[in-house]
Amino acid sequence: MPRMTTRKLKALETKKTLLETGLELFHKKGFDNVTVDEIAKKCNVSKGAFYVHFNTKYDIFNEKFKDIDNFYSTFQQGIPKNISASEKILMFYKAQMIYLRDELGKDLIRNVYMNAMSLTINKNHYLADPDRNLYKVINSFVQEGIENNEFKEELTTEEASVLITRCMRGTIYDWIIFGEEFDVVQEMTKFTSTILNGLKK
Amino acid sequence: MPRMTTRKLKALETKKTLLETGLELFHKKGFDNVTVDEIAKKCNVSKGAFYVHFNTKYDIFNEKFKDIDNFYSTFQQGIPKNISASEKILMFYKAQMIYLRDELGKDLIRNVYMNAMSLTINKNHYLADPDRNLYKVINSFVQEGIENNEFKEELTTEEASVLITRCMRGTIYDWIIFGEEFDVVQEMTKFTSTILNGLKK
DNA sequence: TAATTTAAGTGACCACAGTATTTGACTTTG
DNA sequence: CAAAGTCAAATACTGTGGTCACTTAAATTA
Repeated sequence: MPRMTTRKLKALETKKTLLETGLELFHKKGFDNVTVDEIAKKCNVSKGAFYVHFNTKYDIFNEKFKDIDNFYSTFQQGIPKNISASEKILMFYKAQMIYLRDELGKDLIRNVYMNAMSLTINKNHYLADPDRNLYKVINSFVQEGIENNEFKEELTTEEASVLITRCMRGTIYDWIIFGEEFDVVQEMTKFTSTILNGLKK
Repeated sequence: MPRMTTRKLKALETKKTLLETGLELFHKKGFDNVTVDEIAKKCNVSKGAFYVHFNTKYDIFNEKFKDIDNFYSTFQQGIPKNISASEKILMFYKAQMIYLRDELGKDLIRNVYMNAMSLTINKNHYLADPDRNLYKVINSFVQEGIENNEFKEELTTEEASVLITRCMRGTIYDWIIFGEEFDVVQEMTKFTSTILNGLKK
């Protein structure tokens, strides 16, 4: 943590205001109907200042999306010990989908998922970062499942974990491209239990 | 088929030229490095004319992408009769991934998949159109598998087909967001066989 | 064949994300 | 404390996808 000078504090304050105002406007009007100018103006700051703190308009949503890691940690503590690895994964995914749907919202997820695809991201997007908490959580469940003889050992822990998280991304992608009748919680459960079945002995 | 007047013929010729020139330039320089103006200019036509024939820049790639339906038809004819439904699906997917990778290319697929997510598509994108040949092909394989007692009947034919095509979209999404070392053919096989395992009795 | 309708094509224009350059207040250094 | 350096912020600008009002030539109708 660098020493906090007056200037740095003020900059941090600006960033925070931009972030909160951006989220609020996106929520109210939808991502595509909000301009960077509008966010800046509402913060009494220039557009240039926005780009001091964020690389793209998407970054507002990306930043918020990372909150999900906190969700993971708090969720993991409340999970029962006496259920199978599969059940843990299903519980975890179900809670996560409810969180995405009700807390973050489809508009945010759409934009995070779109942004992750864009070529102009030089480094890997957070979504594909193997150090994400998500991968650690799933990995530990899978490991447990293999140790308990619940899952077969055809695939490595890492390979199985990738497939399980791919289930999630695939379902979320479908949630975005299919119409309103798509029930992301139910579809996630259906898809993931089938994959887990395929991994079982 | 409407009667072909001189004018309609000329318009069709313009559209064809725009399409071919667009594809050529996208292939040569990458989608993001080609402007609509550039395509139009190379066809000796104004940018406005481009938008008479296409709704968005993406449409060039979308149109080409639809060629994949022809691929499906020709592929289906050469498939052996005496293998299981699962094997047919795996063969089909493998051939399709090779086609995507080597014929259409990742840049095209990225843009089709991105475009499908955008909110401004009023109707469903082609990718999510249930009348696509893809869904018919997979549906027939699944039906066969259920009739042969290869797959369990927990899920309806439609539900199982959706899951199987979701495997494909999920893998392609990962192909796009993960780095260069991602082997789309191998990953597709791994993911799909696990799902098929989960569907088997 | 003359009048009317249709639609392909034009080109100036707009909106808006992102960039390059400059400014000046704050911080660091000697 | 003064000079030098830094960096948040401002401003003007660019590039590009897409739009709109209009033109013009071909097609249709009378």
